[in-house]
Amino acid sequence: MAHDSARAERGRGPKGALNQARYSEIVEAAGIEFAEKGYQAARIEDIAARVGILKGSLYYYIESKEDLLFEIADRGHARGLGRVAAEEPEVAAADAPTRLAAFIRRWTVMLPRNPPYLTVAERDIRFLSGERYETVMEKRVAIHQYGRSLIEQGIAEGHFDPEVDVGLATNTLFEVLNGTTRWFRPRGRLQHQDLAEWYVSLFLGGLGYEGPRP
Amino acid sequence: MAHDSARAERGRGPKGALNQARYSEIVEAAGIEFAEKGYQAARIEDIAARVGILKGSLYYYIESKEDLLFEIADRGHARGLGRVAAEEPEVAAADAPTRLAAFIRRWTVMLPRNPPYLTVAERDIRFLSGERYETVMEKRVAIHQYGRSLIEQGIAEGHFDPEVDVGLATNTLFEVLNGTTRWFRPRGRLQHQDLAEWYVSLFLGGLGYEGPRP
Amino acid sequence: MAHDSARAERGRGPKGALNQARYSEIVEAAGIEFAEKGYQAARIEDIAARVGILKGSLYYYIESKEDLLFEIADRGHARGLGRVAAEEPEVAAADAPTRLAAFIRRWTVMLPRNPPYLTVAERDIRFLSGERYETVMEKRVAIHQYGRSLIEQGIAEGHFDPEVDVGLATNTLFEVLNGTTRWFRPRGRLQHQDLAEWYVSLFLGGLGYEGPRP
Amino acid sequence: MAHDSARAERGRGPKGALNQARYSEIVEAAGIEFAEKGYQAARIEDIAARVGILKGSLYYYIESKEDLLFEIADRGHARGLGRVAAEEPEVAAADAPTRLAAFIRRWTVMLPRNPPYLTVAERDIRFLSGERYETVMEKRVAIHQYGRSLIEQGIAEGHFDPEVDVGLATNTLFEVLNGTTRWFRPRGRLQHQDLAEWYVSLFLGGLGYEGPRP
DNA sequence: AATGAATGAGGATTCATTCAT
DNA sequence: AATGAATGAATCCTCATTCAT
Repeated sequence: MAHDSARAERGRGPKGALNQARYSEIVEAAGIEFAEKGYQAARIEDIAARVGILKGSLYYYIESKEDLLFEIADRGHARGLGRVAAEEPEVAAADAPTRLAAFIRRWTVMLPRNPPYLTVAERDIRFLSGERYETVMEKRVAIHQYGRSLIEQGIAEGHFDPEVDVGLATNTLFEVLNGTTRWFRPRGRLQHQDLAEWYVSLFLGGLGYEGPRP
Repeated sequence: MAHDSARAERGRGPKGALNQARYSEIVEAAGIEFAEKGYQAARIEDIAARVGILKGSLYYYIESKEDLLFEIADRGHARGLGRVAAEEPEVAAADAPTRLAAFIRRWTVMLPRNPPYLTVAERDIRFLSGERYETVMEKRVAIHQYGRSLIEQGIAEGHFDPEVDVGLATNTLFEVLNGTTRWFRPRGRLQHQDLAEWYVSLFLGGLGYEGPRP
Repeated sequence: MAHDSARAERGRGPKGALNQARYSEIVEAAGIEFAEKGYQAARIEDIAARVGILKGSLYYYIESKEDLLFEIADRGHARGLGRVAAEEPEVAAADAPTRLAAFIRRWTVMLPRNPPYLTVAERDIRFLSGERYETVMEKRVAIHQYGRSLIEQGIAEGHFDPEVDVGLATNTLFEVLNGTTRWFRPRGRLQHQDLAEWYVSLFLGGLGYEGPRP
Repeated sequence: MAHDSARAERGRGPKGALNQARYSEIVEAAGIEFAEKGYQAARIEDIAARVGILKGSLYYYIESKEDLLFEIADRGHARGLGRVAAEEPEVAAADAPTRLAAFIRRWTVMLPRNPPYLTVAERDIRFLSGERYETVMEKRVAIHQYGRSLIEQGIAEGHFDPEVDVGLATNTLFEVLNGTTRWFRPRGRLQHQDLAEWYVSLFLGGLGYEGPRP
């Protein structure tokens, strides 16, 4: 009985309340494979092998390859939304440069913790079909919206150049932040924090902010 | 028979001295398909259909799907190198902010003329095998090298913030420039020139330049 | 361990002396699924779900999917033989038209009590392997033999048209009787009894019987 | 160009105007395999092998296994409709017994010419999805309608027993006619014509017709 | 130059079956 | 008795590639 309903929910996540740990392992493995080879080129067989099971066994946990893509893209975006929401109260009350800098730092430092998610989310999202694409895009829009609001606030405060097109700036901001995973590999003393500081300079300076770095 | 020798002659480009116009049509079609669907997901059959021939016929012009990818990626990068080299003498003699601004403008305005090339070049380049990957990467390195030299010059001149890590800045510069094709669609009064001006502000400001916009 | 010996004991029926009620539930569920989707298309998982257990658990009761098919086909035919044997003494002593009419009625009225069995038995019997196929066919032959003997008796008595090929007539008789389950669904005032009367008319009339309907 | 549109017609029949002979060979092979093993159990590979090509090559002619099922079921029913329409003018003007007898003969004699089609059409039609199922069912309904009209005419003329339920009789008629392919194999002197005569007797007699056999 | 036809190596997915717990 | 997890063989389908004409 308990199963019947669980099985019927052909929705998201592992079927029923199955071994969550194993399911997470699988999603993680898929994330790595997708990131390395791209969604299409990645083989179910390799994902399974990474977890130490056979490809057939994977289908105990998922219904299709696309399930994995969705899970990854959705988790990635959910984590992004989490970063947005993680703004501390005193920061939320601060001026736009402070808030933007804090956001850039929060976001950049999040990257190394789930590198595959964003690469995949950005590049392969279009292979999601219909409804699922929308689900992910909604989260993405919400995230963008937050970035945009910071820039608008800065312009309203007189901290940022009013000539700047807010849409262009927002898009560029996220292109830069998320594009990071495409090329940045920490090496030597250059860590994500350093990257974060550079991004802070780039955008505050680029937006015409002239005060002290927050 | 006649082909066989012609084929053997060149590992690259159209086999023998075949109809160049048709070959270009094919590469263009491939560019569009690759850009839309990604290299792996794009089908030879659809590329052929775009040109109005059958997939079998395509192999009169190419030896493998990868040929098309290489051609596109290589052309894209060659065009990029062309932009680098297109620096006018008086600009070449100017200070770094001026040269960087000019370069950003030259590059950004080039984008709409061959949209697919860069998307493909950036995203799918890793599907090139060995030698060809190197060939393309060489061009890419040369382009990056040019960008890097501008930033270094700016720092040396005291125009740019010496704290900036040149490598990070260069990578970000090209991420931003080339990432454009992933999201920017000219709409209404917002054209590539506007984008170029925003990028100029972003980088000059972001690098700490405080003079008048060149 | 305890099972292993129990299992080995019997090639057929529930393994060992297991819960018979549950076993019957399973066979019934299988009957429905096989009838609806056909033996091949039916899934062990769905059969299990119908009983409220998981597919793995089914194997506590059976050794293979074919076991279920055999059980169903065999039960169906056993029940058929039962109908044959259920001829009342006074009918057995009567003339062929009377006996045939009685048989048709007995058989037709049996159908609604176990609809899936015959559909499955007829259509999917060929998926039984070797020995089991023979076991079922023996029963079938015995049933056919009975039908055939009635027709032969009728011809000998001069009640049925002697021109009729007995084999054709027998086959047609059972095709008609068993084919019923493929299309007949009682609706409104039309019940299996009505069907039985029509079949009686059809065969008595079709065999050339001209006396009063028995 | 010519192809583009042909390819786009993802409808019925071979893609475009391809080698019709080969396509027919394939459909025929599929008919045999489906009839022998059932739609589900039949393997694309075996169908291909029967034609002497590899399974992959089959997909040059079809889009999916179901295409073959549809083609077979549809052809079978189309042929059936053809038999209906093949009523000669003088027969069409005759009384119901004459027309029914003629139809039974026409139909029965058609069977050996395409044995697989009907077996498959009857048994596996339910595996057709949606629209295609409807397409075939429409033809089937038209055929049944014709049979029904003959029986109704006979009752109206006073030739057939008015007590008979027309629906039951019609269904039985087609069950018998089409069920033939499930069991009848011509042997010795027993041919389809003999079968036809038996069926004529069965139904004329069974419907209560008492005149001379037409 | 182009086509029609075929190839064959994958790759995703399904599902009966097994088995330790 | 039943479960959860895994297996692995089978099967459909895709598609880059080949080649005689």
